[in-house]
Amino acid sequence: MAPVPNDDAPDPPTNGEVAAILHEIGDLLEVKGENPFKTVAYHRAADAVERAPFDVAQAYGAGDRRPLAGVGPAIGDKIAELAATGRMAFHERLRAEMPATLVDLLAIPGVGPKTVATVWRGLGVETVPALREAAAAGRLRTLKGISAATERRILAEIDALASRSSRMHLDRAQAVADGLAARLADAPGVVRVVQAGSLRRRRETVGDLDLLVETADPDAAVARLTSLDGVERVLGAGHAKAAVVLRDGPQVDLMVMPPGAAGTYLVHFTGSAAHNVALRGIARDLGWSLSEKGFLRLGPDGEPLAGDAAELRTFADEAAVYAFLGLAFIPPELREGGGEIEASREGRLPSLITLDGLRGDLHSHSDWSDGVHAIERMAEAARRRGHAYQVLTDHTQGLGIARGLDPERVELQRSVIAGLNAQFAAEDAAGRTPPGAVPGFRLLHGCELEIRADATLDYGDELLERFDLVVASVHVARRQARDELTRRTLAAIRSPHVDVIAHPSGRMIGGRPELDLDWDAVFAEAARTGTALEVNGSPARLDLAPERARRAIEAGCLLAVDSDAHRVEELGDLRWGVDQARRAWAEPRHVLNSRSLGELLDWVAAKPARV
DNA sequence: GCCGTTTTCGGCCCGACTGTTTTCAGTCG
Repeated sequence: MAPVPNDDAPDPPTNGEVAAILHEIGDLLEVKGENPFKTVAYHRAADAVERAPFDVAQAYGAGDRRPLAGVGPAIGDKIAELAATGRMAFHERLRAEMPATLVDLLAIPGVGPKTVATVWRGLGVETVPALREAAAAGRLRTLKGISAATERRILAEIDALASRSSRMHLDRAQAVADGLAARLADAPGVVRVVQAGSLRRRRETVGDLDLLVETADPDAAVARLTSLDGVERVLGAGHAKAAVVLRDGPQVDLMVMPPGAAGTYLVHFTGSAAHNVALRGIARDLGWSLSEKGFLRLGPDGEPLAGDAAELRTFADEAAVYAFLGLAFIPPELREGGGEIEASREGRLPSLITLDGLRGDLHSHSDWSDGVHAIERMAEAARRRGHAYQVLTDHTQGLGIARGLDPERVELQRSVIAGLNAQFAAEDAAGRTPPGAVPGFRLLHGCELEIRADATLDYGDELLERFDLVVASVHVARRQARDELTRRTLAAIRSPHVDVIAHPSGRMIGGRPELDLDWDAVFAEAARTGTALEVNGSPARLDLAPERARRAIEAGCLLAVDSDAHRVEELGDLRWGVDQARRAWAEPRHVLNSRSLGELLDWVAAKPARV
């Protein structure tokens, strides 16, 4: 998986690798019974590193201690040590004290650090298979605090773990949640069903689904969920919440909200944890304890007032909750503990891009290359979505596997597009603009230009110049060293005819890793030349990732939010791209295709002068 | 171990559910 080092210096660990080590330290400290706040600090630092928009080990190893919330001097030193020596003494010491495989046991639902410590100290169990064996042999029940019933449950959870599906892509999570919400909506007493959790924050992948039901009849809502067809087993069911596991699917958590008091429930169950913790801190400073149920007035002892003196404040909606805390409403996509609370307090929240704010789509394919549908169908479908323009960007000749177009077919395609645009104009003039479409729709002629392994481009300047818009991307020779990959991407950015870099990192979620690029260099050059960087809306790509896209915006780059549709149905993938752009704090002014057709074409025409 | 619109020291979010229990600990979100 990791690229082969091209000299004797080891590659610095990636953010993912550093995060994995920090998480393991946090887990081991938990099992060890260390101060819980310390263990949380390691997990928080791990999350911060994982989401960092730069390579943390590389920077820290080089003495560049860029601030990262949650990573202080002690953990910062350990990361620098890891980068410099390839080792982290503290980590190795912990691994010497207890087997690292103990952390695997924490993945078993219902098994926490205390249980892990109990089975390890009591039975010498170090691995999941050993735990399974001990449970099957009836040895767990000999331990204090573990009954025969618990032993059976642990055994069942271990067996279920093997078939547990991993995190879902956003589009699948949305489809499953929509289905469940519809089936809960007509349970007796239900006012509304809200999809919360990471799905509402539009995270790129979703593990569990969180459904909030505002209802006067909690038991009916819980009963409806637990009895739904498709529920494999019920993990728990009370009067306020329930949890089930779906067959071939995720865990679903349902929470009940009392009518008229949903505000704090929505905030609490939308998260993230970091966001909620920060809000509770603010509430505490104001003299209130915040939970999903509402705000409880604190007494002089710092505890909520009880009995007759108790005072509970609830709110019908989230905006009122934020206002009570002295904050402007924070869109769910921003609730990640990434500076949104400070921005809200200071009135600096962005006016996020919306799907309606896009005037067109700069990246799509037809059956001329690797798409499924004909140009005519793709164009008509894009037109009926109400777009002002759609750019057809079939692959270029070098990408043989996608049947890339040679120059001759490009000329042919240009005439087909001209014919379609003439037809659209004639329909508009005759007052026969189809439903959903706006008059003046233009199908633009572009290409998805292959950036070759040797950093040359797949078409010459004289051909490139004749396209309305060019998106360029890397598909081949992905495993080159960082210098090579960066040089190729920069070469495309510096071309007078390349307008957008498509899926710049090349990642596939749960599949291919990111290209190893010098992102600071890419962002700087894209900003200088006014070359847009794509947020690709294909649910398996979502590339740039939001953290990188946010960093690109901060570096002065323009984004493009595209569908990369290969069939008419995928034109709607634009929505997932918008979600990620919002998570990147993107406003309309940061997004190229929020511009009108005329503005877009002017911007393209000005590229040669910018390089 | 981190961090500062009371703090560079002393805090660090909160409640539901479950199970093994006679009043609470562990886990989870």
